Amino acid sequence: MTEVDPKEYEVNFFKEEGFIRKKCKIGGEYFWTLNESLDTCQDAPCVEYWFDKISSIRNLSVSDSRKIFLMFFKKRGHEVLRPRPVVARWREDLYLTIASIVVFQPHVTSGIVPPPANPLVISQPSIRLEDIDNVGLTIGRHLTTFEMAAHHAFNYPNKRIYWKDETVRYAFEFFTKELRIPKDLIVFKESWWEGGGNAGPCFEVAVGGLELATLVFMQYSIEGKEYRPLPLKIVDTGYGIERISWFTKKTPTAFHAIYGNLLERFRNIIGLERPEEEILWAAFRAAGRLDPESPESIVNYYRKVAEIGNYELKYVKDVLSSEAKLYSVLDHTKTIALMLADGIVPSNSGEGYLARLVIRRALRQLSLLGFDGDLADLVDLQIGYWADNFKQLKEQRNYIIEAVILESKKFRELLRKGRKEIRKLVKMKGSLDVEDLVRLYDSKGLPPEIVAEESRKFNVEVDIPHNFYSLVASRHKAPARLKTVGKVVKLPEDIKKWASQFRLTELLFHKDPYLRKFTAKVLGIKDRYLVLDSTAFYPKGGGQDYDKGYIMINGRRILVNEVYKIDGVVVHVLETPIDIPKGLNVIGVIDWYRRFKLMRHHTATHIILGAARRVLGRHIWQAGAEKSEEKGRLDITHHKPLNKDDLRKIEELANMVIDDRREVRTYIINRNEAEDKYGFSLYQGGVPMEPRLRIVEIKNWDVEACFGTHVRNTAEVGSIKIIKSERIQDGVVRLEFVAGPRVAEVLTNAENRLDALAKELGASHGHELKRVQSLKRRLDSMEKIVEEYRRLWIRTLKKNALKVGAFSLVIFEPLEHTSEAIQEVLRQLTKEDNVVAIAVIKENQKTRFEIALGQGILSKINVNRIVEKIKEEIGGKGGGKGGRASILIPRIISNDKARDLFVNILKEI
RNA sequence: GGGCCGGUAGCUCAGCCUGGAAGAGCGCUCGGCUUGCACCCGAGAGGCCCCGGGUUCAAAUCCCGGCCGGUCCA
Repeated sequence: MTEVDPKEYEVNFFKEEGFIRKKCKIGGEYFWTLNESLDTCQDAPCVEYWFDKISSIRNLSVSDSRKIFLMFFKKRGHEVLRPRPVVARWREDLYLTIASIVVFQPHVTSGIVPPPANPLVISQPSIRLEDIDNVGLTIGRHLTTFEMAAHHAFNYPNKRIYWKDETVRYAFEFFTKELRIPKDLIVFKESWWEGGGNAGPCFEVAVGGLELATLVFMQYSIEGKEYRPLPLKIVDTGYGIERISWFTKKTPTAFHAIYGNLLERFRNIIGLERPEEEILWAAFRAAGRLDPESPESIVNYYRKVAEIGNYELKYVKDVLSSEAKLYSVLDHTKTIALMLADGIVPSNSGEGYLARLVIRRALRQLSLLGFDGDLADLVDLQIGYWADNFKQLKEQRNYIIEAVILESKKFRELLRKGRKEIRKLVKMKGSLDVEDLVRLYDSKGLPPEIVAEESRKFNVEVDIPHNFYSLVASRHKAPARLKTVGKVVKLPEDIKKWASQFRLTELLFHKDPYLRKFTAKVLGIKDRYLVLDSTAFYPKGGGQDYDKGYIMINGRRILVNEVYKIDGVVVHVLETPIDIPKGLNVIGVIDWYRRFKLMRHHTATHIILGAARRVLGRHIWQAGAEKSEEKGRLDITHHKPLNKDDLRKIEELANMVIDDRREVRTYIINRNEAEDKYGFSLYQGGVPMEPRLRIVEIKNWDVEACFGTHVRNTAEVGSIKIIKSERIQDGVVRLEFVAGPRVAEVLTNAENRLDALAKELGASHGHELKRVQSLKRRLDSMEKIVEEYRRLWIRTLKKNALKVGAFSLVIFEPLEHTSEAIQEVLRQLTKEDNVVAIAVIKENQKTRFEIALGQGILSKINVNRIVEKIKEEIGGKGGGKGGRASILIPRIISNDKARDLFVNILKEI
């Protein structure tokens, strides 16, 4: 933490109430308290947990805690906001919602879009995976999934809502009045918060060893090493709903408070013995001081637990590490359910990988607990347990279960193959080192614990280094980059710069997508690049290709070849450079035939997406799309390849929507209103940074924020034919389709290809298949005949062999020049022991000798001696090994000469 | 997105480092043994060694590019 001005933490409320500022004797941080004798900050790891001793008459479940929190702030003028998905669809730089503030970044925090309400209160389910290894061990301090309850106030320069003083008052009032915590036990610890390029002072509110809330005052942007005051000052608070529940329930672990009876159900299903309450309370006492990052601290923790309860150390370790696994399974299964419910498809990259990661960690913990049942059953219990809190779980249950089953199957398969690999490695090497462990995990996905377990079966002990996962990470030098929108505009840099000076182009195609001809004023022309004050030419973007057409200047037509948009300015790329004075009016005409096809393909994309979501499930999201004149392409997220039946259903449904003649409306509305009304499935093709969104709505079918041009009614699409579907990545399926007149064109093309094939085969229509089958049969029999002849020929060759000393020399010019055939003949000839077989192959003014020796004479002759002799006699390059060699002579050698050559060589040997 | 691993018979894989006759086990077909089945014994069929290029007299093997699959990512 950098040096912070203590004034940042001076709050009127503290003065009024008589709070005093003290310094923690352990951690050294300053904190505010009403209790003069307090000398520690009351936060882990400076003190142990002791909040169980604080008398409080409340006993709040997670759901009660949330309700109380929201109500408290609602009564104090805050509007209650519905929670957002745990998948941050509106963020380009983040996969998961890691905090409530993420909901408002970057559009609200940067000042572009006003907040949906001000002040507001929200309880946002959040997922953080960076501490996934510590879940369970710390008995509840770390969770991958938690609800961050927050009251936010956005203070604009001309509109103040509330700031530090009010925030602290609210927190204090909430804790003392709602949770009925004695005033003098609440500690406000001074701290500093930084994240997402912003920073500010904060108070961490801790009671009895447990941090219950953080009150952040976002007021700086970090630029390089400097902090610059932000115009927008944001109250960003975070109250841990699960911690509040734990605090009031006073259970030995947070998991007992969060999951209630589900914990014992999981325990029974997994078959883990229930430990005595005392050891858990001993753990509770010691866990506050536990630093999970330090192996010594973990050892000390176990020692302390043993000491408190007078247990044997090994017993403590066994019980608590099993408990930790049970707790992380509880935590992970909830996370899995929430992630999948919001439509993540497990895969090997992006957010899909994060889902796979959590699923695999859960499977691993279960396997280490010796559980051989189905993870999906446990996830299903979570769905039931949380169904009233998160209705998306119930709605998406089928998909969630199916995805978990599929992932479990993949992991089992991976382990099965992996175990074989481990066995092989252990047998070969006799031991495994760290390098092996890292390699097995990194490239095969085999967790070190599983490797150790497997190799133990062969009495090979493996040491798993404490820093194993950072070793793996160090092999990945390049940091994992997050999703980015690829806005590739093919224009020279100087043109981009030049274009951005103009005012925004009026987009006529948005007002009227059917406009074909327009008049506009020239704002600038440079070389072949033209900027107008308004245009009907659609620039490449939103997956839709640009329009083509021409510009009329003084009765001359100049083709428009490409169109791009730079920061709201449309740049027309002309066929040739021209010189036109600024301010001149020109007529633009777009290639309507092309445009109309693009429009139809674009609307078709929306129709198909809607159909796919209905046929396959709500986890279907657009992962990319492109519409050209020829075809449309839509990539969707899905966990398995589509079968014929899926495709047929999607196509049928899509065509049904066309036949339905549904209205396609485009309109601009307020962003907050749009999100509220239609949800985040609006953002299929990226997230525009605009306060107002252009919405394309196909009535009762599909609503998306979209920049493209669309037909007015689905009937205009004509018809849709899906021409191809392929899995392009793990978790992504690509659909290719045509619409309108392209359907007939594609079919005509297919017909033409079939015609050409029929003609080539000499078959009449409809008999192509039979013809190919009979040709195949004929080819087979021909091959057999060739084989017969080859055998016959070999027999003749053998008969005509020359006797040279002990050897039998067969020298021949092969009839077939394929190397397989030559090798086959040589193989047959050298089945007899004393044979020296030579194939003489002449081509391209070169002669190649393929030499093969019979088994029985291998000990007498070295093929390379023959090769050397040939080199001496007539030159050439070559060599060989065993009974085979080949040599190439760069000229034609007659058969007679070759025979004499080999006869002489064999005589000499 | 990036790193790493892999692609050889229907399946599971060996061979690749160190270039020179394409292999094993299972499965399949036929035959033997057997009342029949299983086991066992014998014989056989089955390969664009992922694709393209390069190096070389010679590439499954070495090099480059691509495609496909797997896996991991502080």
